[in-house]
Amino acid sequence: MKKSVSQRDIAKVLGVNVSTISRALKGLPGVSQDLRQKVLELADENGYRPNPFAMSLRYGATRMIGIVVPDIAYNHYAHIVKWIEEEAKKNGYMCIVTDSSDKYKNEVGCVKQLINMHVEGIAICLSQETVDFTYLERLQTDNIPIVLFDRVADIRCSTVSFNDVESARQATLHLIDSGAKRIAFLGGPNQMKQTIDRKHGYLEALRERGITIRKRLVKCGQISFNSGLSDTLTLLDQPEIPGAILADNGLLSIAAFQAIRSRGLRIPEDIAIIGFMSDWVSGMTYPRMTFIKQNLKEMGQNTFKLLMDQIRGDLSVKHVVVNTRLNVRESTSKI
Amino acid sequence: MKKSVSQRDIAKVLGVNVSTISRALKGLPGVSQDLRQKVLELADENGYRPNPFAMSLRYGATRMIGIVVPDIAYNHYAHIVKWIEEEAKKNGYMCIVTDSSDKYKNEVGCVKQLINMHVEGIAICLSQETVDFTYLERLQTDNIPIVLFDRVADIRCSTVSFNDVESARQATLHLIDSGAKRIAFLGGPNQMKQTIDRKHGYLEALRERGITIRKRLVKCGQISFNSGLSDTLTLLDQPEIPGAILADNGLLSIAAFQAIRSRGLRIPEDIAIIGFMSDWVSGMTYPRMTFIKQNLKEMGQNTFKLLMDQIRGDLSVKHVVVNTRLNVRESTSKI
DNA sequence: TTGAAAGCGTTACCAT
DNA sequence: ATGGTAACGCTTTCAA
Repeated sequence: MKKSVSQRDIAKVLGVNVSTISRALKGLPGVSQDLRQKVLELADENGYRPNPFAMSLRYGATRMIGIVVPDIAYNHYAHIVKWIEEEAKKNGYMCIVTDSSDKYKNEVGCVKQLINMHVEGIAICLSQETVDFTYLERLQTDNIPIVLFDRVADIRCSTVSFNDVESARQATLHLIDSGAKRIAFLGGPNQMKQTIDRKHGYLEALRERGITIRKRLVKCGQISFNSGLSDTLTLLDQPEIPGAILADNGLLSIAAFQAIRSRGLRIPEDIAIIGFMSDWVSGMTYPRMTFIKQNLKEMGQNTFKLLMDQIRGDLSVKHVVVNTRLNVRESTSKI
Repeated sequence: MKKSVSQRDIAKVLGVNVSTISRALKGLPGVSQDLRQKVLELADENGYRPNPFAMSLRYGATRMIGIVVPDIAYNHYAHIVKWIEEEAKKNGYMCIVTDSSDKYKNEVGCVKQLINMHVEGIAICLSQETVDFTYLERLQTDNIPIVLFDRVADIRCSTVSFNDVESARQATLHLIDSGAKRIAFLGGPNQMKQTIDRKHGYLEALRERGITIRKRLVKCGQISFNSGLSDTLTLLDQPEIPGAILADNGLLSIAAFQAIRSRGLRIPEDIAIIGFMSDWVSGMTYPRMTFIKQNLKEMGQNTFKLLMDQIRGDLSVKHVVVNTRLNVRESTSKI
């Protein structure tokens, strides 16, 4: 790669001092019209670009933030990342996106790598394995701005999350009101706050309507297609199959959908189904899925905002909750 | 953000010179066992991290590459990016991913931004609007390593693409052999090499089997859901509807699928359909889509490899073609 | 209006 | 074994 032209290079050509070039380029006073003109022309012709590394070094600000997601290739995270990036770009920041493959060990590695890059802050969506948050607390101690988003945790840290309890409650109520009696919950790992909250909302709705809670109808495994598939099949193998399923996640929703279909059962006649997922995916199945629509743009924007607050020196811990909306389609309408 | 500890800081504490610290940290000879021990301990305790910006400045190598994609939130690109990143990480490189929103103007902006960041090379998937490649040729002139991937162009530049002509040909032959006579091609913009190539393969197959080519059956619009929807509806509004559709793209495939369904037509009985798409999406529709499976991992890995070749000084132009495979499912099996 | 020099973090070279 | 210094690109302060 060709070494790019520096202020020094321009200075040499013009036979003046670098500091003069700097002033000329920055539009600062103290340069003659003539000289400034020549400097700008030369800079343009030779494709002069300020070296951000020199700037970073000088100012100690890298204008970069880091993002850690469980799977960048997954629709949901890709969208959130896109919105964070858009917001960052508007504010003159670049993003370095890293992918933990939903593994705790990688997650720690990603964060370490980002710290090494001297990013000014990190937005993290936790892996489904993560239960030990000490590495995050250490970052806090070092005053490194951190925001947890989507999959958060109950630690002293700014977060942006969806209103998981309430949206699961609403979804469950909708299932009950559509006539379902035995409603199953298909969730992620039992230690994930997101799953806990959604399960909580589900149970609350059952209690509210006086429906008996059955442990056999609550399946909390891994967030993976295969886990969702086998858990759903287990549900379908019970003597009395559930009349509806609430899936904690897009992946699990699709897995459940396909498991149901593989058994030749009809949706929604035999089993209704609701999932937390994107409109794009929900519109793809047939019948189309009733789903909990999450505002990914708002999540991305708030995540960046909270990060910037901290970068700008406001170290208070903030929690933003993004609202969701139940979109009713054909996977739950019995009539 | 707390200023991170530098070699100078350690040197001050220990009352020795920075250069000694540097040697100790790098494991170079010329430091007493005792001192080295103390330096390493101190560095660890205080969370010393080498400053990559200082290194970049010194060596002129930023260990960063840039990626430009039309839409990072779209499955296909997200996957390729993931593989490029994985490969980059293995080689000690970080990626800066930018999103052109499939607009030419943004694409140029993304590239400029990456150049400003002094990335060592750029991998670009062109926007569907891009017809003017002069900005790329300028980069070439400046010896900035560039690789085009997925959506490439006929310019003097290394590329990684799928075997678009042949895979479209195979897909069309499959449709013909399944009994379809009137086969439509639903594609992207007419000036995109990828679309041109796929259309070419389609036409070749028709000629091979002696099937009349009908212009009305070739629809090349935008790569967007809405464009695919309306183009498909136009096809369905013709006096004699097509017996099969080959869709140039995942988005268009889904759009076509939904358009067909919205008219109450059966797949594959009334119309068969094949698309270029991912297994994940193809398995989601009902009936499941016959699709052209593209090896995204191979594309990502090759893209990084070709970029590294150039970064390492091998400036020869290389073209890698990644093979595809037709996966037959229920959207085309008439029996 | 322009020049000179220091400093940001690191390393390589030369001197001690 | 250790110290001193220049260099990377840029800005800033002070001096001319």
